[in-house]
Amino acid sequence: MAARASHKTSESSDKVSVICRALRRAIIEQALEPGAKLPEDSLGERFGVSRTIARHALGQLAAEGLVELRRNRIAVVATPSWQEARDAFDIRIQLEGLVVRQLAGKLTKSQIAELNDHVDAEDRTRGGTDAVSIRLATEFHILLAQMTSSPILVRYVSEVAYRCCLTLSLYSRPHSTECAINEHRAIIAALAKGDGAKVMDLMHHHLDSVASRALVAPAPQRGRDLLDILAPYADEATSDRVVKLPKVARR
Amino acid sequence: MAARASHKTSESSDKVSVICRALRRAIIEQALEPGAKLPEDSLGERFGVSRTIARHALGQLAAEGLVELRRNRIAVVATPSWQEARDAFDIRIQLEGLVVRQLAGKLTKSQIAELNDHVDAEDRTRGGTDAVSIRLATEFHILLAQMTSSPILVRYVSEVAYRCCLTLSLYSRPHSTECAINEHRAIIAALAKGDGAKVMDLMHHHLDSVASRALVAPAPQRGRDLLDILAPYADEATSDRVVKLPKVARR
DNA sequence: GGCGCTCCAATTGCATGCAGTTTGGCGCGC
DNA sequence: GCGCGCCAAACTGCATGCAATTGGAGCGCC
Repeated sequence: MAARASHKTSESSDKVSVICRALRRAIIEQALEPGAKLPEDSLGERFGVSRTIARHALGQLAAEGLVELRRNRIAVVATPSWQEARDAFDIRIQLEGLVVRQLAGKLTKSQIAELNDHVDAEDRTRGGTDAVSIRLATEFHILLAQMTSSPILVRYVSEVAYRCCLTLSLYSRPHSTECAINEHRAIIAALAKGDGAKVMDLMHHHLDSVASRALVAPAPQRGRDLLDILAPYADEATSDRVVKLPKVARR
Repeated sequence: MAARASHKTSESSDKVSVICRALRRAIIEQALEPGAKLPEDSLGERFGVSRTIARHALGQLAAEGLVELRRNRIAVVATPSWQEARDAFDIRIQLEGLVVRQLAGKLTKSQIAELNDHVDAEDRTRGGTDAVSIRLATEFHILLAQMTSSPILVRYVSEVAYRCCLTLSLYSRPHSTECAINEHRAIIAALAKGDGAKVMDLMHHHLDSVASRALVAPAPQRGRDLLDILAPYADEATSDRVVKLPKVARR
């Protein structure tokens, strides 16, 4: 039936969005870790486009919070602070709460089937790499959001879900995905039953447990941005025991 | 105190974001109405930059949903369909619900003073133009969001609030801002008192009334995109009473 | 008058070029 | 050995140029 035109807002389908999608996926699958450098040249070369286009793509990703752009500096995959990661998960919990509240009892049979199929796919990758299971788990949440048929909600949930993926490689320890899959199934069941309160509770706890596994330590030892790490010591800068800091070995 | 570096995510402070801010403001004040054309050349000339930069800015605004970008076509200020406008308001109501729930009873005295100052400013513009009062009213909501100190929430609330402004010029009739101001005051009072349920209710009704005044008619006569208008008739395309349509007078 | 056609100005899509900034490594003095 | 400064390579910021596409005016034909 020729879905005319498709999205009219963003993601036109030009080369820019191709690059965006590729990078998003690379990030979500942790092929690109936080802090990874993204020089315009290399991107352009890799995707067969000029720097102009690569640059534009980086701009879009920066707007989504996946990439950090600092003037005259190489773009890098975003490295959220622990605070920012916490924020992302908090907002995510609330947003997805809205999603399931809106969806409870409203799903058609075919939608429920689609969700179950997706979780089956998650199940099948249990032996596979982490990369794929993380991606599928994330896509499950995006799939839910899409069923609200609210484009805005879809966008926000996607964005914040991607950001949360980012933090996984930063602060989390290798985790088992099994419980997540079971929780996904439980959520589908509650949605089908139309138990709004139950499903909100389930989603809340599901994301909460993901968050608590993802954000194990508030003190990221490999955390970057020295300036932030040193902030607590700044007040004592005038003390007599000043540690002589060299230019600061930024890397 | 030199607020070091500022936002590290988007809005670097380069020429691109200057243009973005200018356009956002022009849109919010309805100097640029939905559908207004935004040729890269003109923008570049107007802001003293090259097309490259203007283009980049348009890309950012498109990502925020304020601008529509279609391949090989002049960018235009977004013209949300009634459906999309409804969606924006729905999400906005929910997002701002999250904001006030989080804020109830948690505001400091100085924050409350800041809010009151803002509403005073709104009050003072009662005689002024609509443009300014709409902007101030919107900024009140963004100010609230900022007090959550959740950058993500701030961004989403801002975005969706801007989008709602867009629909004002499309579907709304000239309105009085007085009640809005009173409602703002009531919200502040309830926030100060820490009555979470009450303030969520107030905010909900406040935005609901704004929405119902903004979205008076589901049938935008000046709505563009003829194809959408004609969609309901599409099924009868094979009927014998076919209205002979010319190529479609797109403007 | 309405309809279709052609052609041209306007506009976008994209690559490239140049200037300015940052990075990191090398050598020099201590 | 260690720190410091300098320099070249790498990279970004941005403007400009060229090809491709669009849309609309003009014009002939029915």
